[in-house]
Amino acid sequence: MATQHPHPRTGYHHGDLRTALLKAARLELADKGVEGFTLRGCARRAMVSHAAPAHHFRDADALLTALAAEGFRAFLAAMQAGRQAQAGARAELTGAGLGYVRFALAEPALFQLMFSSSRPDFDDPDLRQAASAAFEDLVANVGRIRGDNPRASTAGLTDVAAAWSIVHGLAALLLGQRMAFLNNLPPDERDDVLAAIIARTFPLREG
Amino acid sequence: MATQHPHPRTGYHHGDLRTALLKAARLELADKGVEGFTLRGCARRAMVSHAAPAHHFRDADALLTALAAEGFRAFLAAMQAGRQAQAGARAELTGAGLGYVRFALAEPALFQLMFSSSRPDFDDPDLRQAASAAFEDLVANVGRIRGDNPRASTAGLTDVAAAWSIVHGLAALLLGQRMAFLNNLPPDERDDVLAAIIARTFPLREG
DNA sequence: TGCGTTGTCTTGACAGTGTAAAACGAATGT
DNA sequence: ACATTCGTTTTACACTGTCAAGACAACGCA
Repeated sequence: MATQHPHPRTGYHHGDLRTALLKAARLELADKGVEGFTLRGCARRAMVSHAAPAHHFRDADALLTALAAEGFRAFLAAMQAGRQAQAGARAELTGAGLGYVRFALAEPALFQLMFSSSRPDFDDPDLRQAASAAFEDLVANVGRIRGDNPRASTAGLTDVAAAWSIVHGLAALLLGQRMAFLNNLPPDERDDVLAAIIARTFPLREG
Repeated sequence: MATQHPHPRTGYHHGDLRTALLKAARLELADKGVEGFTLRGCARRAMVSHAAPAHHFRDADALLTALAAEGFRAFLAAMQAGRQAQAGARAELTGAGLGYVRFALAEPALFQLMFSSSRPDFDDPDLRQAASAAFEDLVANVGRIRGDNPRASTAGLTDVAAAWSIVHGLAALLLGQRMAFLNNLPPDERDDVLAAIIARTFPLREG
């Protein structure tokens, strides 16, 4: 048999194959992309048989769902990091936006899984919660500029939609390499342009 | 060339299998989605053997590439239709933006193929040309507002990036059903909100 | 007309995939 | 010590994309 026996020593695999699979899946996703992602590939990376994952994840989509949930948590952290590097409501919003874009560029496949794949199951409570938490952060950032709860008014919701859209659009288009002049900018200069674009969402309505 | 009649009972199965396959592929894409798209499924829809497509498209990705190119042409038409329903540079831009979003909502799988799949080959001349044409239209719309060629300055390019980003972000997020309050609006009211958001890209700099 | 060539399609095969069922062995409880 | 349970492997099946051989229609040219 060509396939060498997975595991060196005694006992069950790691004791925790589930997290080992998640780790393997993150690698698989990062270098094969969403469309090249393979459950069997994950199993190989974790050095277990191709059917081993079944015990921990109902099917391939369930593994991707768990991965997407992890992704949203990292995504939220990236936005928070971007925000905390700034001071003042407006600067904080653009900081969070930069975090958003940086995350997308750093983990393109994960970002694609989270935002433009139909494979993750958004009815899954964990994923739903993780995605909502990220959204909450965005709403809170907008609320800090508006000085109210954006949910309370159509104008508030419109602000949220505008801010989210522009940042998401930037991220998606940068990922698709379809804005050459932006993709080719040196990172720091690029960030300046991005910040300028993001800032536009709130045309000097108030300080 | 001899068989131009639609249904030659005898002879080759189709007079023009290539276009029949493209048509089949459009259906396959629309109801299976990018991630469920299958070359064999297309062949079945066209009622030919599973290997027949190989003569007309190098592989599955080549078929998707041709489909994406068709998509970009329809996409451009949708933007132009949206623009021509309006008068004045600003209204035209938001009209085109509405066309952009409407296209995405009308053909979600195609839109996903065009903007967030790695399967189409953007080095293909036809696809490249079709995608560029759509981009040109956008630049022209922005140029009409600015009264210059946006390519000539960083400010112009930034305007283009901002306009494109916000509209693309809106489309992508609406597709992902992740802005419930927008998704649940009645279409006409939704369009008003979208127009308001799109209009923000150009904060009252000039009429 | 006949014949060779080309182009179109079918058949069959292969490796790879996801997933279900069954077999097997380690870990655990009593 | 034994039975049970749980984690994993093995086996199997239907499906995919693609390749290699054919069968056969259409065309060019005698």
